[in-house]
Amino acid sequence: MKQKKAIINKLRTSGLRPTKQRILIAQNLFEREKTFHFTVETLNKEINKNGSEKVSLATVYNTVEAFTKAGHIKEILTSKSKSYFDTNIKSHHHFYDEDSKELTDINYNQVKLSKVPNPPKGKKIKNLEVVIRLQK
Amino acid sequence: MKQKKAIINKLRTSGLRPTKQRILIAQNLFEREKTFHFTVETLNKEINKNGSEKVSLATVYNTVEAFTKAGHIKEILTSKSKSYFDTNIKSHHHFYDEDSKELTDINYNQVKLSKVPNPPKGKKIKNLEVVIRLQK
DNA sequence: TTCTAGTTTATAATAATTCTAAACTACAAA
DNA sequence: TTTGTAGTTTAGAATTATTATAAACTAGAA
Ligand SMILES: [Mn+2]
Ligand SMILES: [Mn+2]
Ligand SMILES: [Zn+2]
Ligand SMILES: [Zn+2]
Repeated sequence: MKQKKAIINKLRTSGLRPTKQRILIAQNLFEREKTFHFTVETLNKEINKNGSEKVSLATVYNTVEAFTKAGHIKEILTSKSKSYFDTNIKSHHHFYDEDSKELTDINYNQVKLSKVPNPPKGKKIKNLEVVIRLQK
Repeated sequence: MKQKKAIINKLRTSGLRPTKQRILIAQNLFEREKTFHFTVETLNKEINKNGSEKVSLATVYNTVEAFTKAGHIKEILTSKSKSYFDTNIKSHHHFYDEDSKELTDINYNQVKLSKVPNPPKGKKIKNLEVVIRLQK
């Protein structure tokens, strides 16, 4: 509620019309204290829980895609069956707890890759973020 | 064809009956010179290409699951839309080419993780295999 | 040879995601 | 202010990898 102007601006400068659905989702995602790791399913529940405005599941999918393309959130490749997203767009690593299916941030400097192979010619490394799988 | 006995034994000692379907798939997977990275789709094509014996897709799925549980192949978490498997069951890293969707092995000692965070209490690290995404 | 648990198979079901096309809306321009 | 239109939302259908179902088949112990 506090920085609605800023959010509208964020949307506009990404070429996204500030519709009430996008503003609602953006507020939910970007006005948090802590990093939020989510799936479309969890975000959809979150958005539609307090009976007020209903946002369709299709719109949640569309918005998550639009925000990802705009670089406001990023996708974490973790699970084979479901896509995970992250409001922390800085390069960083994760623990993934396979029991609870929860992601936790690891600071980038908490993992040190002291040796990395050269990519095949003609290709470059897109990213080097590590997901460390946890179990009991 | 050469070590059919060995393959039958491998199946038996895993508690898997050596059916003709499993033997065929095991021969295809385990009598290769080089590591094979595959999806169920590619393996199914491979198995069913030379008109001889037909193996149903359901059986390919069942067999891949059985071989994974037995530890004869392992799953690589790479793509969100499709499961990848690997005949190289040693701990090792991969390049994943997002254009061609191909996996390439990286020797375990080609990547050095000199600093790794401690897992949260009560949890342990299941594995530490890195997938390095490539792009043009 | 017989019996049965294990296996194969066609097919249906599931579930995340994407597509479609009609209704709606932000907003630039008149 | 009104209008025109491209962009957006939406319900529902389609897609696609995978898993479940249940009937027919078979390996192999007895
Ligand atoms: Mn999917
Ligand atoms: Mn799936
Ligand atoms: Zn994160
Ligand atoms: Zn490999």
